[in-house]
Amino acid sequence: MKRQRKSVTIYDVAQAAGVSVSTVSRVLNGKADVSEDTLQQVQKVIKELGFVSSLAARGMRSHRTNVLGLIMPDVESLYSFAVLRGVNQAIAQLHYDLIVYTSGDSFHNDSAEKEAYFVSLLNGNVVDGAIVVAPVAANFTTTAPLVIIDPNNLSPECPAVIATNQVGAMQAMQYLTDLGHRRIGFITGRLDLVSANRRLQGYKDGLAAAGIPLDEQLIQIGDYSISSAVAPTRNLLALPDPPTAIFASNDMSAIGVYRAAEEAGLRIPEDLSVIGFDNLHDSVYLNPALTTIDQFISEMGSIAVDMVVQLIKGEALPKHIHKMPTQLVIRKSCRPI
Amino acid sequence: MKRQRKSVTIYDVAQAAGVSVSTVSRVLNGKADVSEDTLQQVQKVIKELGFVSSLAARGMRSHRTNVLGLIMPDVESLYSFAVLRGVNQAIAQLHYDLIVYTSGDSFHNDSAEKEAYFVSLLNGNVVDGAIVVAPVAANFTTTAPLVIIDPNNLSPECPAVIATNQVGAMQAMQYLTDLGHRRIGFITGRLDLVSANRRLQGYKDGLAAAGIPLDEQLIQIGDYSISSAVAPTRNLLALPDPPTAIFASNDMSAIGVYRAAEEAGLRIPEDLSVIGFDNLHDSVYLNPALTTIDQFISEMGSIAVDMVVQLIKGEALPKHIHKMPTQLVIRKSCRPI
DNA sequence: CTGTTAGCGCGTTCAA
DNA sequence: TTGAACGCGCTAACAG
Repeated sequence: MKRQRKSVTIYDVAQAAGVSVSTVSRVLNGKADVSEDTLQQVQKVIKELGFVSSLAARGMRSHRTNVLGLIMPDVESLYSFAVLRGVNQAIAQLHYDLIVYTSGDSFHNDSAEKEAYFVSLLNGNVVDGAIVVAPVAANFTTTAPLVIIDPNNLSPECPAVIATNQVGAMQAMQYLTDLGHRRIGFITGRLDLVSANRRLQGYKDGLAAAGIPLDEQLIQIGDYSISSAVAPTRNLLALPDPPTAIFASNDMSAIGVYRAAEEAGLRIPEDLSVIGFDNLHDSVYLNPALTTIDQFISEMGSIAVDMVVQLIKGEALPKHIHKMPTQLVIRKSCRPI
Repeated sequence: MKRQRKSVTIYDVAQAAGVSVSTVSRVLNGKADVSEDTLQQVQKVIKELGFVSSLAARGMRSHRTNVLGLIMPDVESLYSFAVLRGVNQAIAQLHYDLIVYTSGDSFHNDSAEKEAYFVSLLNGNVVDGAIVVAPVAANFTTTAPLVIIDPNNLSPECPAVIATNQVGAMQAMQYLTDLGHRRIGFITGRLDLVSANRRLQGYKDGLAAAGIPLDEQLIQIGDYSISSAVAPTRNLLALPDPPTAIFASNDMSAIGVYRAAEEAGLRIPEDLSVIGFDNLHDSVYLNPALTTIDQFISEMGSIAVDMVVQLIKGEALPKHIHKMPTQLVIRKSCRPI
């Protein structure tokens, strides 16, 4: 690892190789019209000088950087992590590089500041396109193509990859009712987000499909976090006629349910069945392993990458909105009644 | 979310406001020598046009971007995730933005390609400085300040934040021997990495400190992954005089130990004590919760940020190498013999 | 096949 | 206090 005073430019290379800058540029960009001799010579000099073209200058000039941006509200959650993994995998296949952008923690910057921030990224010719993970506010003007993952409104004006939250929740409910459960508790997610409301709807629809009347007492408010699920679970368990199963709006909440159940001396699944939603990396490590709905978060990331790349190439998108199917993953946290 | 045909430049703003580009530039950079009237006027136009200065152009001109780079070998592991979290937190406090750079998966690009890739980031005036997470090869020439996290050699020529692997391993061993364990199995990490060797050394030193002779049979080779620890654990448990405790080189390996133990019908900690290393996000969700050595991975990220920022400001570093202390975190996977 | 030249969008002199 | 002109490092015409 050496440091040098000044970065070597294309001009330095041209001079050292005894050619013009444009020739060097051609070599750099793999144009065909360069003689074998000069090619060799220039490449040799480039290696010797350790020259690498400036991303900024190149981007500014050619309006093309081969870099994709990923804008996320945070990098704290395993959800973000899953998206990152999927995006990264897709990026690796294509000839693109990845820049992950987050504006620090969400409570520090106000949203106006954030907005300007993202726009500067997109309009700054540093990325060719970007993937935005909701719930980042995404109502700004941009020149680069954008794809939103899990947008926070039902009919986004922008290409998006969305989870089929309601259907997924119904799958969970069907599994539970097929197992014979009739008293099923539900812990909601952050109700300011669409996903949480859709899952709640799926819960209700699942109940209806099984011919079970809705009992409002069985619906408790959470916010997708572990801790937010503990008290709701206690409430549920304290009911005169407590549920035999609890459907947590996401895997994190399910962990909270596990905790509250352990605290109450209940065994899972013997005394209480638990089902989650997300199928995060972690859920398999839980004891007992969590039965959950896989919403293929990483795949959503990969698909979003494919979509922006198509947009960048100027191709038309086969479908503006990609709906990601969900799948029930049966593990060990539920049992028949 | 609107798209506009062409990005609005400083020139457009100047024209619309009836001033020159340099005046707009002054407003943008908060220079004092602008009259109140023009200031107001220009700011109004900027807002109306939704103008944001181009990152690329600005960076190219001023050689300052207020963006930090984080270069990671992968974004798959929870280790990377922990670093990312720490870096992000530190970034949020300072007036810097973060760009996370990874070159896709590691087996796709050869290392030369990677190297060029990283250098282009650093010399491309897109970041002011960078943090490199080993084991990325970091022997390249760069103009921007660099700090390495967990470098893969003992005396890095570059500022670095390093974990005290050997001491941490000794802490684990002392805890185990204090608990009365004499037969302690060890599962190594990836022995091509320095960290794994240091932890192995700590294991041996811990044995020596407790006056326990080294039994080579008790040392099994792993590679830091979950699956790599399963077979070694089986070997250990199949020994004529099996260990009463297993020290896994990292938390992932410890999960492998859990699996193999469950498979063998052994309860943790009743039949087998297990201790890990890292204190990853996950270890607390394991059942039983994993006793481990916290090496403060996120904090390493934060400190690295502080270091690069100082370097960028041209300040001297109080210490070239920051050694991160480790701490024993006692949970529920070990018990006295 | 190769060199010359004109900007890309911005910050920064230097005059006015 | 403001504006004109130059150059950052590079690519893309256009000549030769």
